[in-house]
Amino acid sequence: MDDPKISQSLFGPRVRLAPSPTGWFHVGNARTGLFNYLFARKNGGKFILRIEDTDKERSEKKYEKNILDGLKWLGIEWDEGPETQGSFGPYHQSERTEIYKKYLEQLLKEGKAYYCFCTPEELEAQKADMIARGLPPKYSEKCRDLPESVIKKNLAEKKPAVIRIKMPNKVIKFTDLIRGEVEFDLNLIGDTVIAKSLIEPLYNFAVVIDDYLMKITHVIRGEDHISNTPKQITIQELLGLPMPNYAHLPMILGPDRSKLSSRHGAVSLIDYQKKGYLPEALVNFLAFLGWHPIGDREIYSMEELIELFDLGRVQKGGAVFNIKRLDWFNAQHLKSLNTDQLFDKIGEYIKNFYPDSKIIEDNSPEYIKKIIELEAPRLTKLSEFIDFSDFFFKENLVYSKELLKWKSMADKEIIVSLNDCLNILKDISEKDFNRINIQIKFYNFITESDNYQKDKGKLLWPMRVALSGKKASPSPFEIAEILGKKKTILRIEQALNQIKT
RNA sequence: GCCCUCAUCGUCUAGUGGUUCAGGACGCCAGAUUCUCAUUCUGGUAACACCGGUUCGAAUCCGGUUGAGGGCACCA
Repeated sequence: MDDPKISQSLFGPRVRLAPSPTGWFHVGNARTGLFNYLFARKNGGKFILRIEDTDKERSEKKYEKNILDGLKWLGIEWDEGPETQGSFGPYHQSERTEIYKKYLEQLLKEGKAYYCFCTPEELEAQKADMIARGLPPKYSEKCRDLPESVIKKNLAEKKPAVIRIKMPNKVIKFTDLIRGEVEFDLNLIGDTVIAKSLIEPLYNFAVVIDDYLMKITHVIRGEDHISNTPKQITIQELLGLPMPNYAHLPMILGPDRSKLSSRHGAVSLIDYQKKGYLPEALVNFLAFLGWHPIGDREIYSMEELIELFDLGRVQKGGAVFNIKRLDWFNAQHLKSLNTDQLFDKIGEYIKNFYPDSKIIEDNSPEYIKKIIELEAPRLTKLSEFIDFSDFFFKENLVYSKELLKWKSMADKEIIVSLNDCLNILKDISEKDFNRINIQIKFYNFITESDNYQKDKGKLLWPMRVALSGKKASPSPFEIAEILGKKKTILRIEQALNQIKT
């Protein structure tokens, strides 16, 4: 058995993320993973990814892939785990049953654990009774001291059995790196089931063995695990294993302040990718959910977060997941991208989620980049690019003619206005057809007209709608430049036709 | 019911006994720029759950109350 102090100096802190593939990898797990990762990187340690799939019924491969994909997408890399080489594998608990079996047998042999033959119905009735009497629900310890002969006989008869540990009567104390001293009275817990059989260990048992064998020094997990900690410490004590450091992160809550779950809407990380969020924005946002560095700055890259991360500054109370704030983080990270970077991101996004779209194939990169440049300040999510800029890629726009009307303009006025636009535009040469020139020509025209001078909207609104088909868009001059003279004129003529019919 | 944990603006948070009638950010509202939307800029809104105690002095320390969350599996 290695001295834990030696292993620590050899490896630095070793943290582990131990998700179970029983559901989609959601933001709560992602944040736990992120904090583990930040802590390990900050302190020069190792980050181990272990798949907790002791429950064969509920664990599925597709969920496991979802976990791996989500982590990769966020840029969280594990030093050891699935898909990597390492000396502490296998990294699936389902492949470690032989290892657990050894420890289970040891506990049984030493009389620290025992077979229990009580039926689930029996247990259920006991529990209900204890709650009714205002007592903490606790196993009766009926099978604790069964004679050897009875155990042998029951086992031989293949009577259903589970393995329980003998919980000592004492108070377990441990120091949580975030919360400080935490105490639990084991009297209230009772003899916990640690395995369904020698080859079917349960979570609380398996993690203890794994944390030990993988030389884990820091266990950073959600607060929902805090009440599992005394059970795990007891198992460590029974086996004579060292205790790692524990840190329990505050919960991520939904708007109703209950634990974030699927009923709060999108929870899978991949859903956020689909919605057009940037991984770096999600990382930034998640890092700030329950943690805050010194100072007022809010936008950070992963590298900077690693540099700044400090478990001591983790919040104790739960944090509500606020999508508006995520949107802001996303917009900020989007703004830090230049046009080429945005072009790549948008291209990739369309390829992934709109495989039928031909926008990228059918247009030159230069054309798309011009549009991106124009729409960039309006973008909160990548997905919005498609909605905002569709009119650049369509031959014919569909909009109601009512939209062409600025305030209370009559149809006649709109026709006059659009014809004025046409005349100005036709006067500009192909070569000079850029936003600056167009704007100068229009503003000159407006200065000469009392009607338009009073309200520029009478001239510019119908034009902009004719070009975009939208009530909200970039300025008509900018659109005109990108569309080019021919298309610009065509669209205004189309608007005229529409209003006349 | 029992156990554990937590408690500053609507939300994320700064604050570890005095320089804070509490700072930043999101949101919201108003204004400037503007044909629209967005960006940008300026301003505003809004909090120490409550009650006691310790102290010259408390958001900060202690006790209680209340509230919230989590756990109480042959799930993880």
